Amino acid sequence: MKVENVLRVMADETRLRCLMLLVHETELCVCEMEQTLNEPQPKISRHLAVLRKANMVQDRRDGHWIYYRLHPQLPVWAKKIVLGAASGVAGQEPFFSDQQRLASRVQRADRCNGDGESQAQQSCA
Amino acid sequence: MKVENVLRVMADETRLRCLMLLVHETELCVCEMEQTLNEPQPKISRHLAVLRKANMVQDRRDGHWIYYRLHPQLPVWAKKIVLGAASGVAGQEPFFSDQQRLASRVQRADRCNGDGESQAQQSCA
DNA sequence: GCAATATATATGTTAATTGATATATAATAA
DNA sequence: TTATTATATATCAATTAACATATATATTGC
Repeated sequence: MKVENVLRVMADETRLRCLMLLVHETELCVCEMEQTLNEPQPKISRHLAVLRKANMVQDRRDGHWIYYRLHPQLPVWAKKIVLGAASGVAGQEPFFSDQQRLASRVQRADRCNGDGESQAQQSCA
Repeated sequence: MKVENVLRVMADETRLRCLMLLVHETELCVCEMEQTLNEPQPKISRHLAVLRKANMVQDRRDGHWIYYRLHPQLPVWAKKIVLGAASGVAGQEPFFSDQQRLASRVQRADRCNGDGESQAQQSCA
């Protein structure tokens, strides 16, 4: 894992918004990020792929849903960079509104039904 | 000062090498960086201009020479990112060799007409 | 004024990145 | 099987960013 690479993948607004969501939230499925950031699905998905290939995030599938989280083996120095970025974006747009939208979202079970326990099926939005 | 911008300007190897030199050294003139990184002068200069315009570094002129340092008003969050990067590159190439070349450099008075053939009366402060 | 040095910028080319759109894949349900 | 949903990937145009090279500017000393 190279420092320039971590910086490069973080240097895109969409990817940074995704990462910043994951700093405060253990785990999010793609449709949650899609709705929180209000961006087209392929855009979110492609940027998540970049983060995944850079080992910044880890994904796991559960039924229809794929959940992303910050990579649990993120090196300490990379965590420092991520947290530095998090303190930099605190209170700044669009990150502030993202946090608010995420905080005020309806329950997962009502939106994506992705509560991590793989139960009944409901539509996402 | 925007986080993505800081990340973007740091995400280039040449700029990161310059910045990493400045983390350990209070102040360096362009020819010192040029020789330490062993890169063409316009390349160094152009990348320093990017860092300068992003307010990551500050420059001051002293005679022929222009000295760069980390910007003294760098926000705390930006310092966190820079220090995170510094801990990430520790012991990694080419940053490790850069540090070694910088540490073992000759005295400043001999440094800025590198081939030894020149008879410049005063060099690099 | 002119020459030399240190540094900056401009130009042309090429490579990488992005977004939008379209399509593909995987899981589940009927 | 087919339909539906969640997510991923492929393609292409537009933009951006890098490099090398050439040239310009600023400072100092003659």
